[in-house]
Amino acid sequence: MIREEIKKLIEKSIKELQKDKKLPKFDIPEIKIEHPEEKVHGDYSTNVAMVIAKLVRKNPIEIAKLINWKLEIGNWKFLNKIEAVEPGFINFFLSNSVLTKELKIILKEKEKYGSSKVGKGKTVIIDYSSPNIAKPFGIGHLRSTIIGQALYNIYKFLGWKCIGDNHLGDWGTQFGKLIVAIKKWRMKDFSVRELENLYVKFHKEAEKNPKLEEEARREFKNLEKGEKTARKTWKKCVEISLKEFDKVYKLIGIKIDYALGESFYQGMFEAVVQETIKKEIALKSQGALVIKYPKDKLPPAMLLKSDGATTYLTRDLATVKYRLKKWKPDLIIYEVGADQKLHLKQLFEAVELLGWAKRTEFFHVAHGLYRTKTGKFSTRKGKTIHLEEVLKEAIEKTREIIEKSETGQELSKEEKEKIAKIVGIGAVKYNDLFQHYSKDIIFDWDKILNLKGNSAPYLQYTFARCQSVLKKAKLETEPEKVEVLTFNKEEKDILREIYKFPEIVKEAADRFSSNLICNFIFDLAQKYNLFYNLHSIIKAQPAELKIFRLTITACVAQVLKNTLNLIGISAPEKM
RNA sequence: GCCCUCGUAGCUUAAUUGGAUAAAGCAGGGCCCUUCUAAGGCCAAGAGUGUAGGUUCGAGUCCUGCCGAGGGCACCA
Repeated sequence: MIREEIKKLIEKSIKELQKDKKLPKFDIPEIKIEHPEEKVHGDYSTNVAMVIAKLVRKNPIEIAKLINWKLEIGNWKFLNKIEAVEPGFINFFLSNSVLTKELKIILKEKEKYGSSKVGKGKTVIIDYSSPNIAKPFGIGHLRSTIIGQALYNIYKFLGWKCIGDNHLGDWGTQFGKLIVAIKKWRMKDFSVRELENLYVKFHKEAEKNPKLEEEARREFKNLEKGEKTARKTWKKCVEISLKEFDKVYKLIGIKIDYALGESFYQGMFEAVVQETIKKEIALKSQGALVIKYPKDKLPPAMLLKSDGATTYLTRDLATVKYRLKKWKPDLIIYEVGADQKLHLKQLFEAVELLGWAKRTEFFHVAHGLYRTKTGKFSTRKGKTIHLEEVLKEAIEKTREIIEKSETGQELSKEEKEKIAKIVGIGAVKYNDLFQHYSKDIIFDWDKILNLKGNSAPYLQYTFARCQSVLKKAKLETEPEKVEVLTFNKEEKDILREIYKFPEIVKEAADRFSSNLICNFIFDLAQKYNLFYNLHSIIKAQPAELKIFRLTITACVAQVLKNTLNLIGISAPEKM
């Protein structure tokens, strides 16, 4: 990778300068290389000179010039120019030949372009989606599902062994509540919708009659003890819900390796509890068993309720134990809402206290929550928006646009239907991915159904446009034939962007940020569309120029496709 | 009350985790299909980053106070 080579060059130059006594002895600081925002500052730039200047108390620009001088007498075929500028940056300009070479690499590696083997031998478990049984699949769970899946794809692309686990909320007092409700209101047969209504009704009643909560806890306790009717009702709820979830997953094209769920760990709760007592991490408090953190670093966390029933901490601890043993992961990513920050902190800290995690890193991708303009969605109060409803609306709106669009006229009925589906769903997904995960999203029908500008349809459209051009050109792009070494501004802008893709993928993984990939690809698509509007491709003369422009088109299409793949959005040939 | 996030154009967000002139999209205004997909492109207008200080060669990014929004704080998950 070019970035690494530049880094090595700089390091070498500094060492040589130290040897020549032009620079005093010091430990070479971490060399940060970035892409300058302004094109006039080159393709890469570093601030080492300024960092060193601080270290040795000298003028930054002088140090920069010194390093620059050393660099310039070095050997660097891939660069066109190196410069040292105020206040002390060193800028690197890539040569045209290295930019063209990247196109050849893209055409050669195709769907593998951007992938790498840096994760080889490493395992990551990604805990995502994790809807609660007996509740409908709300818009809130979409974030975890979509972002989690994108992270899964990204890590896999980088050579990691990935294990996706859908940690279903299929155990807990909520079932006690349902069992009470089902008994009380004599339900025999029910759907997920009705279960949701029951849940809401229960909470409404419980406000007037607090005894219901107690009853629910008793029922959950019964369930944990294995009482027959409780067990039967629970099972039924789980089955109905799973069926419903499968429908949703299928619709949005999500496949999760495992769906073990909280109930899977039932047999392990006792052992976990015993271990915490033995290691003197947990103690009795007001009849319950809680973990007290040293120096009150964190608030105490409950392991067992006063009636002896488990809590979600018990279940999460058991889950960690199981995962560590079964998969020996290097990293576990929890793609879970920000409202669980404290809980997961408590969990990670408990794991630390138990001494389980010797070599495993834990990370909580605490995504912001969907909110209404007035507040939070609440299942308890029945204030939710169902995902299916959102998807249906999105597909419907897409249909309307297809009917009105120019390109839509040439499509068959089946094609239109297919496109409406992938574009509509893509738009909803992209809405979750393009902004940083930590931000709350205010639910707004207009925004989530946005089909232009920075959106999935824009990218999909650009891809379809490339495909259309390539098809009409009736010419295979052959990497060897690309010999053009002078570019116009728009061509160069594309070339100066496209090679960043492999770097972006790595960064997205490091920072758990799918939005970086979205930023990158939107930028690239914009640059391509500008180029497309200004320059003729198929009619370009001479022949080499035509081939060159077609190659750019093929490369942009390839990178668009690879990116959309990573974020789980389909790339249509036509739209 | 305590703890944790977040405050950037009218709206929704970027900003390579301390770098160079804060970047886009949407909405609104003007323009571009006798050329390959106009779900596209161009131009103009629009903020100095909630607020007051501080650290730094350099702050949207770090520190402190204040204001505002959201989340969490033992028997929901």
